[in-house]
Amino acid sequence: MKSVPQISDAEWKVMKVIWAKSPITANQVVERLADEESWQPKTIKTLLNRLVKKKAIGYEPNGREYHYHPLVGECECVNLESRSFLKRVYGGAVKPMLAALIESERLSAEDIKELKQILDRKGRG
Amino acid sequence: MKSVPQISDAEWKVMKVIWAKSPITANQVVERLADEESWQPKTIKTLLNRLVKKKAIGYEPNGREYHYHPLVGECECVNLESRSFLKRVYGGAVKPMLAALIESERLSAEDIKELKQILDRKGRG
DNA sequence: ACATAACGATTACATATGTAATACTAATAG
DNA sequence: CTATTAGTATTACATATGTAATCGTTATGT
Repeated sequence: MKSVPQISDAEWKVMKVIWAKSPITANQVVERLADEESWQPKTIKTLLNRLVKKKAIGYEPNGREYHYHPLVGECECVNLESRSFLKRVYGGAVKPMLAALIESERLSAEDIKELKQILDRKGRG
Repeated sequence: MKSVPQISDAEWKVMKVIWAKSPITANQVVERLADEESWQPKTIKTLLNRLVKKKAIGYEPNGREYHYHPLVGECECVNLESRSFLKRVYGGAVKPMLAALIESERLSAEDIKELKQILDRKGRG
């Protein structure tokens, strides 16, 4: 019954970096995000602090620097978000959600093939 | 380029009621939500006001009561939320999202069949 | 006509979030 | 040894959100 903390939009971007590589220092996170976001380094420090408070990440002091690492798994967070989205937007109805997403999004022939395979496996399983 | 306003979690619940039936009075909204939410009527009035401010809904005065109606379509809002979710959680990658959702959610044989049909149509289209 | 009930409008207040700046502290350059 | 730098910690502040309560006004019962 481990409860995954609420992770905000901005915090997700930081979490992704940490999930991708850890342990990682604050400055390395800043570097990784430099391209995508126009955040001041201080902003990222704030987000790191908040994530620590929420126990989404932890750290090991290493001299005056900290080495951060995730305390919650990406999958758990993704699942939580998915459920929250599903509930909010589709009232929890899975199939209509999937149907709508498939209808409205662009998919290559490849994608379609793969998804059908997944559905097949699911059907047999 | 009509921009759909940000609709919060609590507001979504109100919007759903209004999308389902409109025009609708505040008290009718309260009634409809009585089962699902344990909100004070005042809370719902607040949410209605905020939605009016955001121009998500409008109203016609009718005596001292207002008759509310949506100003934004459910589809637009659903799409917006989907994109936001997709971007936040999957970095915008549609297929992985669908794959993960299909894997992780419960689906009946019926559901699977229907989804495959949708994928087929999509493939041909 | 008056008291009261029933509306919407305004105000309230705590927590979350986006986005930093400033303060404090330890290492490091001279 | 001291001034500066480079980290982290603390503080800041506006807007969003959850969750109402109070104010002002109007319809309505008596």
